[in-house]
Amino acid sequence: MNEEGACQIFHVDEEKVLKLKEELIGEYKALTLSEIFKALGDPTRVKILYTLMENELCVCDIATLLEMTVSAISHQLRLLRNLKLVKFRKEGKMVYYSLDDEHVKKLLEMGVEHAEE
Amino acid sequence: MNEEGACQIFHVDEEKVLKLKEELIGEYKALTLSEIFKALGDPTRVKILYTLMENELCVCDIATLLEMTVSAISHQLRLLRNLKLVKFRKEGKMVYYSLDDEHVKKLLEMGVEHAEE
DNA sequence: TAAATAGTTGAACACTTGTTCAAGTGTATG
DNA sequence: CATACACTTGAACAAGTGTTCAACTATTTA
Repeated sequence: MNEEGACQIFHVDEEKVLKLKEELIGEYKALTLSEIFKALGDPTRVKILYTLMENELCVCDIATLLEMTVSAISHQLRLLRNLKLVKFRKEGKMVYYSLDDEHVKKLLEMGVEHAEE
Repeated sequence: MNEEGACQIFHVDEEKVLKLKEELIGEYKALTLSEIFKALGDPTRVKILYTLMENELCVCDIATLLEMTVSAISHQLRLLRNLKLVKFRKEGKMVYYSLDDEHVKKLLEMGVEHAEE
């Protein structure tokens, strides 16, 4: 009697199973959450966001600072934009980027905390 | 007069350049930080960590709950272990996993906050 | 001691991702 | 109007990732 190939000890505790199944994170929520973290899960994007923590910068400025091509930075900024991690403002030819909200900043700071322990 | 192919407006403001270059996040720090976020940047791992937020569970329990193979879960747990996001405790044949510290929990909660806004 | 159980591991595979390159916007300048 | 500039975009490609499968270890049970 062992459905799903589950371990035996587990199925003895039916109450535990039901409780955990209910508390389980939904498929969509898990996906949304992972997409946000995935966006922070690349060195280039971490550098971009870190640079934008205290300053509003144009694409070219970021590219120069990180010693990367404008194209590469632009691609990454689009990804960050789509996830509402950064916002932008146009001024003539220039496009100025900045962090979209305080959550991003806090997430980065919290990541540093974990890394430094 | 335009080194590195940088935009023209930028190089006018020398003070700004120097200040930002100094504040720039280091290569190693950016990599470490991105590795932590990358670990959280996968739906399966988000589900695993979410499940472990309130409970200590064995590999088989997690696999059953998430309806995935024990092998797949074990592979992901190793990754999370290496990054000190989860810890484990052996008890006979069983291996019980739990979150390694409060930072992980806070990171997840903060991610949810951003996702829900 | 043999079989069953819980978990780990390495190789293989399809799939995803980050950068580059070339071509394309749109705005300002001569 | 033509050129230069700031930036965006799509295609292409190498490098990386997540799951499966089969083989493995270690502990318990018959």
